[in-house]
Amino acid sequence: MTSSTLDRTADPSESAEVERQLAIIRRRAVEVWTEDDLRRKLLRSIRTGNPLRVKLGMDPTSPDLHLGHYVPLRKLREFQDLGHQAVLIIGTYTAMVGDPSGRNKTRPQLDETEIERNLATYLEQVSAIVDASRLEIRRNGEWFSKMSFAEVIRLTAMMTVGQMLARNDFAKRHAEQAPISIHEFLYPLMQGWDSVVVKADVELGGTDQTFNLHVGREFQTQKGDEPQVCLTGPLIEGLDGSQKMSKSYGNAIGIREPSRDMFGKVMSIPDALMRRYFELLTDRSAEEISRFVGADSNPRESKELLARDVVARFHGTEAATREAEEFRRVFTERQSPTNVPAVDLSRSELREGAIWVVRLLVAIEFATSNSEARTLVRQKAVEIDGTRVSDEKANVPVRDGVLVRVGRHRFARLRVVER
RNA sequence: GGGCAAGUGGCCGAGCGGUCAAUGGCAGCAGACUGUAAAUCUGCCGGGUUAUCCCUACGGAGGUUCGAAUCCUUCCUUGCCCA
Repeated sequence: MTSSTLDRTADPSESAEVERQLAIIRRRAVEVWTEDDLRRKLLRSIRTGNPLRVKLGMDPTSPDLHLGHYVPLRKLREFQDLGHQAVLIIGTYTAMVGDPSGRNKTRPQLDETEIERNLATYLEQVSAIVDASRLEIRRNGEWFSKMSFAEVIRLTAMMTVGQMLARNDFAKRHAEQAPISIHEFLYPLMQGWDSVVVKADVELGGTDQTFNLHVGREFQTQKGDEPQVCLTGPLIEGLDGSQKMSKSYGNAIGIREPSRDMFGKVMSIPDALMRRYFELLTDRSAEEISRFVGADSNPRESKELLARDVVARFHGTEAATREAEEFRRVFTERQSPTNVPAVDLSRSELREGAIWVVRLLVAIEFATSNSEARTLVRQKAVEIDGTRVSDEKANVPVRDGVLVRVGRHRFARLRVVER
């Protein structure tokens, strides 16, 4: 069936529904392969009442989700809201390989216990974004653990080295004479096979997943199944404003981070990133966004609004308001923060109610070594109860409730404990 | 299996017998300026309780030497070429 025959036979209300869904699906998407396929699938779904199977794969490579995960999960949620079946693939086996997409080196291979540990917190966090009660969750270990070596061989025969090396990341590494392990070639094959197994109609992913997504499409075709639609979405940049958000790049905002940290991190993003964050993380309309980031907007105020939106999404509006006020108080008006996290300090560390500053900083993990702590003191980064300590040999008197500040934004309220 | 080249601090990358805890760049941290933005300037950036002192470190293990990141042997790893 081609799209033209479809158009002829579609009744107006059906076409309208297809277009309505399509408009929502295309929002915040980068590319759709192919839109005709998607139309056709949508129409059939509307006619038959069978929801589309929409796949999103995630590898439990770290215990926490961040805003970079939020973007595709949100899209998955949108499909759910349109009545489609969301299928979340937990890459228990692919995580052992490590997705080479966009990387310039082999990723560390995780072992199974580590993966299981990450998985526990993963699902809980996922349910904060998608409707977990209507979510099909599949671990790809379910099928890969049962695959025989003969089957693996058949799988690897489905693609050529040339196709594999056509990828930018591999081509680059190859050109730079950097090592590429054979197992890394397995990753796209596995992801593609997942699509075959779960009979995906649509697969979601970031733009860096383009290749992997197409492998699924290709495999389904080879198997004589209807090929999936590949839907890519934008990758969100991390705090540094250049690299994609990733825990391993240390530029991520976790969705379970305390509201205060989340607010602060959003406030620290480069201005140039504001538009993108508004678009990908909030529900603001295009008009609003243009106004917020326009030439005559106040970037500080817009960013505060953005930070409130983001915090509100994960912690509620009350928390958002609270953190906005707190932020103003602490950083604009330079007052002491409230509700600073308490950090335990053992009484045995004290000598006559005092402790060497350097030792204190290491004890509360504001410095990883004495040298680092000394440097901080020397550089006038340390304040105790609002008083700067600049003598690295100083013994500072400490009692319960003392406020320690290091640098602009690290605070701790000491709690002296027996131990 | 054979030949060649290479392995340096979080990353890139100098050094090629002493003056090397190791030039430079990036990242990071801190200070100034600000809006916890950008840009810029300054300082720090292996560790050690107080140190022109010690320890650890230039893929691993041995060796030569008064002295090695620098030379030799060997092993490991990576890339390239040949088979």
